[in-house]
Amino acid sequence: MGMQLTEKQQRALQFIQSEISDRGRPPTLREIGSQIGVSSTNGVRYVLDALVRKGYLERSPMLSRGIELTDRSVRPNSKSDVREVPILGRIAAGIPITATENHEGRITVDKSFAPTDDTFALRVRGESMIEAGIREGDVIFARPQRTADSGDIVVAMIGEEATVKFYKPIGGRILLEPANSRFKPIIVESGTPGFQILGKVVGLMRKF
Amino acid sequence: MGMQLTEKQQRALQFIQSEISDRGRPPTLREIGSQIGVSSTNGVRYVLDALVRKGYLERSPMLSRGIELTDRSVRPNSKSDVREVPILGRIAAGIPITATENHEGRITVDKSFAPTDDTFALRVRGESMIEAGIREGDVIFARPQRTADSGDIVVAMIGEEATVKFYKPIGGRILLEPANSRFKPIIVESGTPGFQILGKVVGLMRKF
DNA sequence: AAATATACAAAACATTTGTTCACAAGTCAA
DNA sequence: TTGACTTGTGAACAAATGTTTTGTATATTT
Repeated sequence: MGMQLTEKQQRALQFIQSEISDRGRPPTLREIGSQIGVSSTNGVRYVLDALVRKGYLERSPMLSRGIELTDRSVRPNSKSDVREVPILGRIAAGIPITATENHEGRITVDKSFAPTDDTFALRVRGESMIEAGIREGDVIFARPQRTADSGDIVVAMIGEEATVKFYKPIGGRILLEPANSRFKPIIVESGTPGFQILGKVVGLMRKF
Repeated sequence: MGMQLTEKQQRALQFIQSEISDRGRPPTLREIGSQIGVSSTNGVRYVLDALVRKGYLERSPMLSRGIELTDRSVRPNSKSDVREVPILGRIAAGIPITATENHEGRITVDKSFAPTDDTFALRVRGESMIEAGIREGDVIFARPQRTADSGDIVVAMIGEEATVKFYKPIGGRILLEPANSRFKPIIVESGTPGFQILGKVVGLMRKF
């Protein structure tokens, strides 16, 4: 079976890819036709059939814009120096932070922001770290680790709540210090059930 | 204008987001309706109208699946491409900001942080915007533009110096306001030679 | 040459999908 | 209360979109 694409097939595939990527929806047969220079919807159909046969597309019959890209034709991010980081939704105690149902989305960032491939991201809620320049709505990146050095900014789990604070061990206790004079530090006996360091904050992104 | 979303609006928006992200196409009115429990397409229409009014969606009339997410409601995801943004070193008056010799390096970021392909980046020096959560060493992303709306954070050129400030036009003058009570606003007569708005700040990254 | 397959065009048709209209129940302010 | 406004239901309608049919030109095979 010839897996080579003709020029029209190639242009149709490219057009479909860029429409999905740019507009968030696949084109209609007529849109594809006018793009690749085929005036009949039946001609387009023919081109799409070929792309389906060759494994680049899937179609849903009788469905408007019922075109999906298969894995092999989803355009890969060619850049090697980036990493896709999951943005975790709610973090709940006991659930592994990598559970995919729990993701709010993914964001692609430079590897310098995501040093290890288990880096995760989190949207900041609340104002407790505002004097450290971390604001509500910011996305922070964290590298998973169970302990931290004094002065690190960490993501910690206290019961059902995830929180971002400065980490300051004092004797047998751990001080979780906010960067907001209106908030009080949290003091935790180390070994308290339900308390856990999830990771160290290594980066931050914000959109204006 | 009430920007709060009702429960149905929220569920509709979430559904639209996940359909676009998972299937690569927006849902139809009837699909949305059956998801959020509204049996009439006109009821769905009403919900979508609200989401458009509140700035979460755009619609194309008479177009199947003619729903697009606005920037604020696009969830960054793996399908979005990345863009390489130049980090400008010194910005000097008169030299085009795109001059390649002038680059400190390049950073790859999600397109949602670099909306246009002429987005540039800049490393922040000084503490003048610290109360806006912008700190020394942060990298800011800016979209080139010559004017701005009041309240925007802009990159402006004053003589030989580039600066990041709040933009506030007052009468024929322009107030460049720092976010630091220890600093004074800069007042510039519009039309002053050597003064120029270079762009509007759209994003920020920080490494810890 | 005749038969067959490919790659369309054009038009008619079927289905999906968005829009509009008429109506109703609930809310809220005057 | 009255009257607007919101948030729908339900049905009819209109436009968009996919499918099918018929036909044509070209290349390939037999």
